Amino acid sequence: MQNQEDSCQVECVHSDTVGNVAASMADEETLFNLAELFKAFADSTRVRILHALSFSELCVCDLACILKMSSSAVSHQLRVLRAQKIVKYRKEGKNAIYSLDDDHVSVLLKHGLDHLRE
Amino acid sequence: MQNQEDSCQVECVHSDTVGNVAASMADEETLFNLAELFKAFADSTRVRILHALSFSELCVCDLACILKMSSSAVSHQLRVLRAQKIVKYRKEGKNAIYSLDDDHVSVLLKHGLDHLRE
DNA sequence: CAAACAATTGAACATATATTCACACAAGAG
DNA sequence: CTCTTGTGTGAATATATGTTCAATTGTTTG
Repeated sequence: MQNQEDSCQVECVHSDTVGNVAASMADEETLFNLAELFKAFADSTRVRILHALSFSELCVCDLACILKMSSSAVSHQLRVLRAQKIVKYRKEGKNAIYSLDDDHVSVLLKHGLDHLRE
Repeated sequence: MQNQEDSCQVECVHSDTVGNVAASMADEETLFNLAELFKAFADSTRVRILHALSFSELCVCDLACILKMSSSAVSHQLRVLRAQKIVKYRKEGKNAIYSLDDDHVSVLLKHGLDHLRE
């Protein structure tokens, strides 16, 4: 069993493959950010928000109606999605109109749904 | 402010759009499962595992070496990935050799990375 | 200006999750 | 059979996360 310090100091089972893969790996920060991105998709409330926005731009109130949730809860989740630049919004009078930020978002949703259908 | 019971009993801001979107939404269960799928990607350890497996199939020990983690921790995360059918494995002697289950997985990883590069 | 409304935010609570540790189990090797 | 090794699992802990409630901001309307 390994620990943090001296893992793999002895040959692993497939030491050459391990070396190659380790060399090919993207840097830690990129993979960390990738996980953060997926975290934003990893909640059923947020998935429902994104799915709704894939049909039309909507204000917070509309989303709250569709999801049957408080606008406070919706707003909290929109904050997470904004932080990852998954949604964008514009102010229109009293309302904040949200929409998906780019195509990658709907593509990710689509591929996720495709994976489920198997 | 709405609550669970009587949300949207009065017209929302864009009641026609709300109606259309609500009618177009996939069922709750599908979206819940989609969120569960993304949850499996929503951890930097699991992202690193999947990224490593995108280069080559690997046994638990190899993964532990590459990630510099205990094989116990890796095994716990592999369990999560197995539950979502994101990885598959075969036994080979004492080793369990893991690999990505299908193309959707690497496609999702790729699109996620594309989103980051913007 | 005051009231109403949409949206946001902070605090608090409950729940979920990742890691560690200890142990169990199976499969060679001696 | 016994020992070692690779892997899986359960319990425990610490941390992260989602929702609710209360309060605040900013905008429109009377």
